[in-house]
Amino acid sequence: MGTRQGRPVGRPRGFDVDDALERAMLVFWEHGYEGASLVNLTEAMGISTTSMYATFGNKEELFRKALERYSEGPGAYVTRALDEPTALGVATAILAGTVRTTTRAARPHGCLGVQGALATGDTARGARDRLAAWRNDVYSRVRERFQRAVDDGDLPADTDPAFLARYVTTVSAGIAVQAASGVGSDELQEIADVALRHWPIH
Amino acid sequence: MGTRQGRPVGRPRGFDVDDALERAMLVFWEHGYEGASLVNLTEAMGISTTSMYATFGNKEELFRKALERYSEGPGAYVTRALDEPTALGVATAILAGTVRTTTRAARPHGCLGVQGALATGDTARGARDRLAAWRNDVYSRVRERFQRAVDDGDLPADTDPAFLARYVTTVSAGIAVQAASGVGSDELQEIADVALRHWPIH
DNA sequence: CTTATTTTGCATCGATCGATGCAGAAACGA
DNA sequence: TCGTTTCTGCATCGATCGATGCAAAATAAG
Repeated sequence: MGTRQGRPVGRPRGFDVDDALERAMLVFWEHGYEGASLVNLTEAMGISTTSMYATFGNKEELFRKALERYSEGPGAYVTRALDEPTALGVATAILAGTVRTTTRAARPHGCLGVQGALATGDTARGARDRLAAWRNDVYSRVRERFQRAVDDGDLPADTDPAFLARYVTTVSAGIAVQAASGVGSDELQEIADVALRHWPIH
Repeated sequence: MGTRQGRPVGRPRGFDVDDALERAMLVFWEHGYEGASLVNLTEAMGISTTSMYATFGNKEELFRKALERYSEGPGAYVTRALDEPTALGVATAILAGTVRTTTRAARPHGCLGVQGALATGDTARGARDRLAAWRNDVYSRVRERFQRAVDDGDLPADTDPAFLARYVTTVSAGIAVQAASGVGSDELQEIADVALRHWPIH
């Protein structure tokens, strides 16, 4: 092979792509897709619009990549939660993760997957649909995990995994809205606790 | 007194203010504050921008009045629910009202109070803060109603009315998000049912 | 009929929106 | 050094944003 790996041809980038994407994610998280202007984004990213378009494509693509980064960063608690040994552990971890992630002092309050683009104009339809699909993906993964718990006998045989997953994601979304409104983590963790007190819900 | 009541001086309006406000409310409900442009709004209202500004002030004032109308129309279930004789009746009516209002086929899905302006840019900060205050007002009224239930012996003396109100409004907000994502009323009503199955929550 | 008052239609404002064209700068291999 | 490739800085694009100025139109009062 030979000259694989190593600096690519051409002028090297003057900024770190991951850093810039992280900052863009924070802007989308705080202001939503429509509320985040290119000026907001590029100033936070520390780059020009030219560099942004050359690197990320356009605003919607930037949002898509920022959402990916959110899933792998602040939203990674979802995937980790699915590895909990019991269905109750999964539900508990998801709600605790939601509370923690939506109320961190140093981060925007709320959940990017909820407040990023809930109701939008026509130009933001792509971002809105993408976010709805993102939420549905979380729901589906939780549902499949609960189905496995039923199959394994961890949950009673008459449990409806879809309903249980809808319940958990609904409480999670509610917590995210409350966090966006400024409600604190202690109060929201109590909500999470009581929502699972009579688990398995049926 | 004499000539009170009767047509006001000047050229009469060529449109019905209530009709126009209703239509504006529907546009804000569907697209959110930022996603609803003046063109969207005035076309739906059937009037010119000149008439809109002369009658309602500006976009933010129009939103304020549309939110008022929402409270007295689709959102009136909250006030009605507070008149239920028991705390459980109040909670049940609020969640059932949320499900019904956020999933009507002929109306935008979701809740204007949630998706109208959850995360916004700087120019929509007024609308966002107003909506947060609106949600907080609902919470406060439910909390006061539950406090009364404690005082009356309808709820156990050791019940925390604030916590109970936060629980109900959190589930309500979660339902609103799910409805905005397209989840149907039957499934959401089941969520509402199970959320209150072990009432009073503690 | 005249005057006062209010609304409407039309044109348009400056600002901001997302997005590009282009030339120069900075790296590469030959 | 040269040619190639890629990225950056600057200027700017057309479209849309929310918002107004102004004169004609439509009513009531005198």
